[in-house]
Amino acid sequence: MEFWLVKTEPDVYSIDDLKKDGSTEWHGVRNYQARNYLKTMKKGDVVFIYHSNADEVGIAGQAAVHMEARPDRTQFDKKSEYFDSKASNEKPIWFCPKLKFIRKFSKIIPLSLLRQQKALQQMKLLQKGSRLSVLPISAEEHRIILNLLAN
DNA sequence: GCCAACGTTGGC
DNA sequence: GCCAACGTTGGC
Repeated sequence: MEFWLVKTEPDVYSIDDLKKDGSTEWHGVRNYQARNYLKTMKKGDVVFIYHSNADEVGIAGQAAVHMEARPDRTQFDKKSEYFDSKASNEKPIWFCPKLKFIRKFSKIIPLSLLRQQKALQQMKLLQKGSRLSVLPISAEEHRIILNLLAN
C-alpha cells in the first residue's frame, strides 16, 4: 500500500464536501507530473486531503483510492473550465481516480506544524517552490503525521 | 493583495 | 532547442 497527499482549495472542494459525497472523481488536475502520480495510485492506497489557499492551511483528513484512474471526463466537456481541445476519446490526456472518504481530522494539521518537524524536512510538500497538487508520502512520513494528531 | 517559484507557450 | 514572456499556484 502506498500513501499520497492531494491538495484542494476548500472553497472549491473541501473535506466536508468529500464527507458529504462519500466518494468523488478527483478531476481537474492539469499537470503532467501530478497526473502520472494519479495514474500510479492503486485501490486501497491512503490519501491525505490537504487544504490550500485556505484560512487554515494543512491536512484536513484522509481518503482511500476507491477506483483507479480512468480518463477525466471534464477534458472532453467544452463547457468545463478543465476542457482540453488536444484531448480526444481515443487519446485522452488526463486521468483521475475515484477517492472515498475515510475521515475528517478533529483538527486540521497545520502546514506550520509540519514544517516544525525535523523528521519531515524531506517531505516533497515542504520543499521550497513545490506546487505539485498530487504527491507521494513515505510510510514513515505517514506515521509521523498521524502521530501529530495525538498531540 | 503581494510576490516567489514554477510550468507552459510560442517566436526564432 | 533556447529562452523570454506569460499564466498559475499558493503561502503569507
